[in-house]
Amino acid sequence: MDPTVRLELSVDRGSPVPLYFQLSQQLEAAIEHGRLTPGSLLGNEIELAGRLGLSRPTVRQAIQSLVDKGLLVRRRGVGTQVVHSQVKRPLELSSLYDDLESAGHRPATRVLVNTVVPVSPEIAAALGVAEGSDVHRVERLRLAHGEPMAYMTNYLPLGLLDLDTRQLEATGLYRLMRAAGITLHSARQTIGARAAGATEAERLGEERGAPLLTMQRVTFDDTGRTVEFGTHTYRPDRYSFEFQLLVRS
Amino acid sequence: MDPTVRLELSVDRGSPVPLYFQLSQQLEAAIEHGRLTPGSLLGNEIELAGRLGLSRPTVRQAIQSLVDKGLLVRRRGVGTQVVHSQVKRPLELSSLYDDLESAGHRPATRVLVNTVVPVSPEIAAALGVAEGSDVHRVERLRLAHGEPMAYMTNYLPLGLLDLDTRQLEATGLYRLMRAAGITLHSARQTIGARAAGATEAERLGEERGAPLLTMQRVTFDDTGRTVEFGTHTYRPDRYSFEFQLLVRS
DNA sequence: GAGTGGTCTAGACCACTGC
DNA sequence: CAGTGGTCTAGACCACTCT
Repeated sequence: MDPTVRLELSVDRGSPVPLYFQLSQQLEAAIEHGRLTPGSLLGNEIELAGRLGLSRPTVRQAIQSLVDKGLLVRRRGVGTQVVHSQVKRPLELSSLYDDLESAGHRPATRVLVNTVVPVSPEIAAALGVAEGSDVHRVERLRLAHGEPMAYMTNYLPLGLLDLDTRQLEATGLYRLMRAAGITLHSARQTIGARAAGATEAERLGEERGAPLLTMQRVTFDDTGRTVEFGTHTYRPDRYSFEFQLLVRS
Repeated sequence: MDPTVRLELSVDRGSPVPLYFQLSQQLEAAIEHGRLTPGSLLGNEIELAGRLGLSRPTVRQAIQSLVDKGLLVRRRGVGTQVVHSQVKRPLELSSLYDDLESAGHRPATRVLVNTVVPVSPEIAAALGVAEGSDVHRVERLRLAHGEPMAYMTNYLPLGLLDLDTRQLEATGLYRLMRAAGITLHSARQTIGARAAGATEAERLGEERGAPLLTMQRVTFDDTGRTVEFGTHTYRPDRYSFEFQLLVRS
């Protein structure tokens, strides 16, 4: 009647991969593949440390990272358990392109505008650049299965990034930024809805007045620079936002 | 030319509050009140530990919690800096009621349905209960400034919670669940849009065909139980989802 | 080379849970 | 009461960044 699971775990001290990370990856894989079933107890930290030849703080660090991901729950006096919840995917700062690709949708992008323009006061405020200065302006139509799905307008400060139209059509904006050495840190998003105007209806192959899903986003890198402002519209019959939230404890 | 900030920090060893938590709260308050300005360096961990009479791991634990919140950035060989970004509010598992209240909107709730019904197959699957079993069904209209803003239908397993109509009108569902000793853990959300049907248009004081913002949510507690399934519609001219995402590193 | 954070150890005591 | 996680210490060595 002991629900504690005995897993085969091992660490490689010759590897440059941190020991706690090796352990957390093995535990995550065991959960993923069902070798650690929901509700099962992990075995206490001291015994686990002894079995692996690690110190307790190292084992705790591994476990803590999975608690932060929402995969495990710790209870004082009880133990550490695998969470039951059906879906494990956490909320990430992801791009539409990545979302579509991982869903197997073969996204395509049509770059309609790729230019440098003087900013409007609103965009200047959002990007944190001086009014009247120049910024990149990119407008893209995203298609899935050949059908228009999203119309995206983005503004970026000059000098951060080469915005090559061919690259923009081959991948997503976030991927280009990461490839340019920008470390993304956080983004502020607003998701809403409105009726389509005549122009935006036509862009997405919709009727005027049709409901559109909208998203505005400002993205920051880890130095605090604003690296991107975007305002996107989606056809709600073809796209919705889906994510998992964790409670901050 | 030293950008390192010298803060007045202290810890109380007699307090039951953990030392790392005392420190992280003081640092967070210092950032909040501008005593630690964006971009400023925090001073190295060893010196900080010595100054406070703490060990380095304890200081690291305090700093790490703020890094996880997105307030600080660590760079090896450089130091720990306060992030620049304008908005600091992180994404939380929040309730509409709390959102409105903190925005000063004086939310009101009208409970239209509060009953127990046999579940449909779809709801049974979402809630993880047996088909044909009974569940709570609650329908609420949320108003702000006396105007309808959201129409919310929620299903809850029996036995978790007393669903008193008066309490439901006085506060939010999440708050009632927490008060009942349920520890919320995570939620899976889908946000989309669609045109209003005749019935839902009338509920929200809209025209048929008007764009609606929609949200479906399944909420889990820390034992893995599904504690709630909800499907909500919002008037997009009166509500939108706003949140900050952090990159998972 | 000097200084920073990243990782790791081998202990310790406490608070809470369940029997 | 025994067993669990929560917190804390005082060191150590390494990898990386900047000058």
